[in-house]
Amino acid sequence: MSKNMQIADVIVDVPTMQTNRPYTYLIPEQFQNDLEPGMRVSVPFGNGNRLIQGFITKIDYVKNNDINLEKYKEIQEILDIEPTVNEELLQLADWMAKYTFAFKIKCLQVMLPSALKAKYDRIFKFIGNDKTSAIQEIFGNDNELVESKHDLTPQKIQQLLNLRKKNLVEVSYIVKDKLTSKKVWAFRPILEKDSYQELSRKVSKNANRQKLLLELLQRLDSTKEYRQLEYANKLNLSSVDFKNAETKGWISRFKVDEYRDPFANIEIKRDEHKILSKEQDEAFKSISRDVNNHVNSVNLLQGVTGSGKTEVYLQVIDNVLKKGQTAIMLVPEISLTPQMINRFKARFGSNVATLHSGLSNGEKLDEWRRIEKNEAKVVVGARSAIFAPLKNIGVIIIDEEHEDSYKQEEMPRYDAKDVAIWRGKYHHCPVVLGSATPSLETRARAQKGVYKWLKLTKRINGKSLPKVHIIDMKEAYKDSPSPDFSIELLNEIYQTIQRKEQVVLMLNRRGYSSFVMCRDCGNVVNCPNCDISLTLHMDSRTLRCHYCGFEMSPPKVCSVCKSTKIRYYGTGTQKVEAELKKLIPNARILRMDVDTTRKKGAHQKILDEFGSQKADILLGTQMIAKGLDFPNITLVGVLNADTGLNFPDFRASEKTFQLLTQVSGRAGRADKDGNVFIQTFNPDHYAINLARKHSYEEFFYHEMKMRHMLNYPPYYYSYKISVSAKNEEQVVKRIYKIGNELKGILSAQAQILGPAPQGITRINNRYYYQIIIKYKKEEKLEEYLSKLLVSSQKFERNGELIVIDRNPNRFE
DNA sequence: AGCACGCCGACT
DNA sequence: GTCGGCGTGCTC
Repeated sequence: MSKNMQIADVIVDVPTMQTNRPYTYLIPEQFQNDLEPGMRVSVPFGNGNRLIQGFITKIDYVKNNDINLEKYKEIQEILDIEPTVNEELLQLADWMAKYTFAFKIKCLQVMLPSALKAKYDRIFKFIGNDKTSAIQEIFGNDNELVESKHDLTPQKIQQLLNLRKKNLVEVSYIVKDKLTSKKVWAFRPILEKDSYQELSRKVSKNANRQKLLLELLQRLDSTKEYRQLEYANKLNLSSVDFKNAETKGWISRFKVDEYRDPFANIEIKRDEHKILSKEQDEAFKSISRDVNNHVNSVNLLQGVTGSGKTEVYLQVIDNVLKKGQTAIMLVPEISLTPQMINRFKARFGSNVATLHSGLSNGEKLDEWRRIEKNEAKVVVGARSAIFAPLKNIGVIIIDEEHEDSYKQEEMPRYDAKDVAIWRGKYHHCPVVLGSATPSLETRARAQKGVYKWLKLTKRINGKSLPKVHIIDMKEAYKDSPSPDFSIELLNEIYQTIQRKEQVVLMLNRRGYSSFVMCRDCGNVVNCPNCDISLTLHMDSRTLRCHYCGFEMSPPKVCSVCKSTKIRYYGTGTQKVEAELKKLIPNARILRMDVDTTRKKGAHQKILDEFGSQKADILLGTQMIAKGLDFPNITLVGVLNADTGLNFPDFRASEKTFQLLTQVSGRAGRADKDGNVFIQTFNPDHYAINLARKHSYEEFFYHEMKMRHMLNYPPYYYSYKISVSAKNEEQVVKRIYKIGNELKGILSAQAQILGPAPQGITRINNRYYYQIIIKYKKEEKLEEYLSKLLVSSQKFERNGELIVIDRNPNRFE
């Protein structure tokens, strides 16, 4: 007798061993027809049959005698009632694994809230007859030890594993499902409003609590559910009062999932549509047309700071919601402030779900489930929110699209923009990339007509952009009381504070690795082969090129002006703060950098303090360039515009231009005019000069020329392959082997930079080496890299890590 | 991770 | 001629 039965392809999560191929398992009788692709299961794996988590990707029907089914094991347990990953996300994981050279399991895991990631536990069971003293010491009076409960040291685990070999201990594995969400009491009014009124009159005079509750019930909506705790707190009632009300038949009570969303039931004043300017309206209509017609377009919305991009987003999303569709809005993590989230909640109410690092794992899971259950239709979040399990998406918006935080810097190394475009195709909906200073890649595609190009050229307050002054520090430092401040900037700070207005000072520390510069002429030592500045390595006291490996000792005399005033460069915020206190003793200064913002919420706290005028000066690193929009800021100072420029990377000018433009936009947001002072040793550099003129377009053309000359993106695609290990010799051997193999398969049009040591060659006692590939079209490259990914597994055992990074943010 | 397989040196 | 070291490969 043969009968139909099911088998399933499963992508398994084997610690330290990954493959991109699924494993086939039998679906046991009791689960037949219960399983679907996208569900999580636990399956036995390997010789020890340890249980691990896996995702079902495919289900097949077979006759139980048609093929040799003996080689398959059975699925052990189902971890979901419904698929955790839907069909779309399964396909997306497939594509992502191939595109970013990642293991599929990592792609699936990155899409889900971390609370859904399996935790494994081991149980050690004593199965011998008598405990020796050594065994007694480990087990005590128990016969069973659970790894996560009895804090077992690695030594103890080693002993236990040895005992297993002697058949004295048995080990079993379990997959812990962390899918436990808190339940809380909720209630619903079940009587008519009149009845409550009547009851309220009838209850005895001193039954104050009952009266309070009945008055509340008159106001509530009997079609809605309410959290008991919330109203108990508000009216100073206890749970007993609600329980009594239930027994009297006034309300019904039940338990609901506790959504830990801190904003869930806060009533936020609704925010209304603002009237769009002509430019805004054109952008809105163009995007909405594509929403309505299900056109999968990619749009660059290029708008100067303060031009009202956000209002366009909000109205586009509103239109999407009215059509019964959903929307994703990505913003950089740093701008996901409560104010920003409130703006969305004010417009769309409880339709909004937010996903960001400020939430606990439980809160993230709750938000994720609200999205999955269609309870939230607008998702606002940082990078990983691009995987929000929304159905029927009408628009995907990525604000500040030039930010590099949209690219994940660990496996899977996906770019949220690529994922957005993939999902846009899947849902036949437009994707909007917004920025005042688009990345060259995006802007170039708009130029070529690959993306639609929408422009907002005017500020909505009608004010012109702030006036930017460049200060040549080569001259200014000579007659200044401080090496970090020019007299001009000091005067300006002083006067601004006198007017009771606020100052933002930015210390640009991008690329903290030091460089060497001539104090007299500003010349920085460049690599003879690569036209890029050399980096000072203090460990070896040499200057190195991170592109080609060139190396030299620091010069004693400047090659341009023959001066001997050669300085090693680097400044800190603490030093500047101390100096500022000396120069302007009565100024109230807030410092914002990695040190002062390490604690959770500290970033917001500093901004709040500054916003409520508790300080005159906000001094910080790049992070102050974003997420602050305070009307009283009228002066912005950049202390050292150069450090970013001397960063040995092909994007150095682009990043500097973007940063200067962005920080300049902080000045004069409301009715007051703003001023910007930029101190620099390179007053003639185009990135600085064009930022002064607020001329993104000129910058774009100039930078594109440079990129073209040097065969950099966007003219070429790129890969970075890096190898690291504790043993430098091992790393060098591997990277050269890869380099040689690449030379064998690449065409003459492709270019290889390196192998060369990475910017900071040794980090945490690991040595890093890399190869950059620049190419236009290489037939064999993807196949080679896929193989490299698979083989990288076995090198990992020797502590050798290989990373393949498609379109890396940086080459250094 | 854990186990099998297999090639080479040291040993009964 | 055999035992066992660990480098290598595989896990449905």
